[in-house]
Amino acid sequence: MASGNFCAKDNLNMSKPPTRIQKKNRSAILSAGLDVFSQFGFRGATLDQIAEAAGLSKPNLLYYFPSKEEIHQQLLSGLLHTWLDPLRTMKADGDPIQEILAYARRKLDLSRDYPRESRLFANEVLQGAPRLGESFPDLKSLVDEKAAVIQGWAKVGKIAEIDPHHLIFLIWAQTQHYADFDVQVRAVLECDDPYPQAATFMEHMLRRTLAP
Amino acid sequence: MASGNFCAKDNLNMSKPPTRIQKKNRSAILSAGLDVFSQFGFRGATLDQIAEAAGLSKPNLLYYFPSKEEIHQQLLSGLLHTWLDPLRTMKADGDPIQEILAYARRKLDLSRDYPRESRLFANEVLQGAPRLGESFPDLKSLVDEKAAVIQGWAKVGKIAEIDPHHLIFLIWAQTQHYADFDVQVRAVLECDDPYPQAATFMEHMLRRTLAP
DNA sequence: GTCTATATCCCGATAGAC
DNA sequence: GTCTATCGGGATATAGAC
Repeated sequence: MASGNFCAKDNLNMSKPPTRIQKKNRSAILSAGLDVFSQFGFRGATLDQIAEAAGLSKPNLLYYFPSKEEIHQQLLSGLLHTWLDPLRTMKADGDPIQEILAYARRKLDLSRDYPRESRLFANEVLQGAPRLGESFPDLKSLVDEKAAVIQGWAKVGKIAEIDPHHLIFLIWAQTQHYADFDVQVRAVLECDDPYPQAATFMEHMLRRTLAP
Repeated sequence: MASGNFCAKDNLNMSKPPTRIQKKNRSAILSAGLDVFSQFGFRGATLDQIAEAAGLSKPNLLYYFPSKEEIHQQLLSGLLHTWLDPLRTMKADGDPIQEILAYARRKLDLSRDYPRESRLFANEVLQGAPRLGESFPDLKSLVDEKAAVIQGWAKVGKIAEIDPHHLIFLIWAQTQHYADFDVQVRAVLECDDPYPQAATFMEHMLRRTLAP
């Protein structure tokens, strides 16, 4: 995650592959950008912050990426795909309850393991998704497809008759909450790792909600 | 909501009450600030945007508020209190399921009626709550108090034995999702008003989750 | 590849006329 | 109370030495 394709301006002619140091610096910049963009949003982030977090000077940073916009775009581009992967993995021919539980569990693991990515996404959507809006049709078609699968399970009595879209929203909301509102969760719980309890609670909630 | 106390610099001597035009301009600024801060976060917002949205010149805006920080602080100050009001209203001596359902319903109404406030809060927490962190102890004590009430209901078998803190997080996450991720919800549903369906779904989910 | 220096623009805030 | 004009600082990005 967060390691996009190499396409720096000095390499437009595609003459050379990236060296080890180039790879290292580019990934350091992307990681630093993820830190800063996910906390402050696009406009609130500054190249000085990103450069300092990456351990580079600002001009040197702009040697690897042509602009602030490009760093942000690079981070976003792979994000939606990764974010939807757990949903894509949900299969119509599995056991319905187990499939949905496994999906929710994968999504919660994503929040635990990639909280910065979750917050980057949250920031983007909060701002009206100006740089992600074009990807929403793809999002909708996948969600509609999986919602149809869930509705099919409901029709044949495998699970309760619930609105599949709002079930998906529920899983998104609950799992992402632990990454996006991390400071609030920790302030309330005074707990190092809320995820084990969160997983147990979510499983209870989903089993009850889905039972035929 | 969003109408704080009058305290402009020209009135430090407390000699005069605010005139009608002062009230009108101050509330226009706060509303415009809510629009802009909730979308871009503190650092991403600019006074030019706020001034234009309020229909004032920038110096004129700064006649009413001494600084950008002050506008933001004014907006935040009343927010946490309002945001926790639905939880505060939950009473230990009511019917447990009805009390929790009513709480969740009030919280969902808040998302529907005050989406900008929800996004302002989300932005603040996403950024690590730098201007709200001092209020977190109050938040924790209220949540702990109500969590104890819920746990009491569970102990005597009125509701299922669930983790009360994570139940509260679930209600926060699900209700706020519809305000904070509004553009995504609308992109997926292609629907003018998702709230009626959301309320129905949430009631189903909570009744199932809470049933003893 | 990396640096110093700088161009250019925008932001928050102020001065002062009216 | 509201405006035009502007200051000082900080932002993105570039130039050019090494």
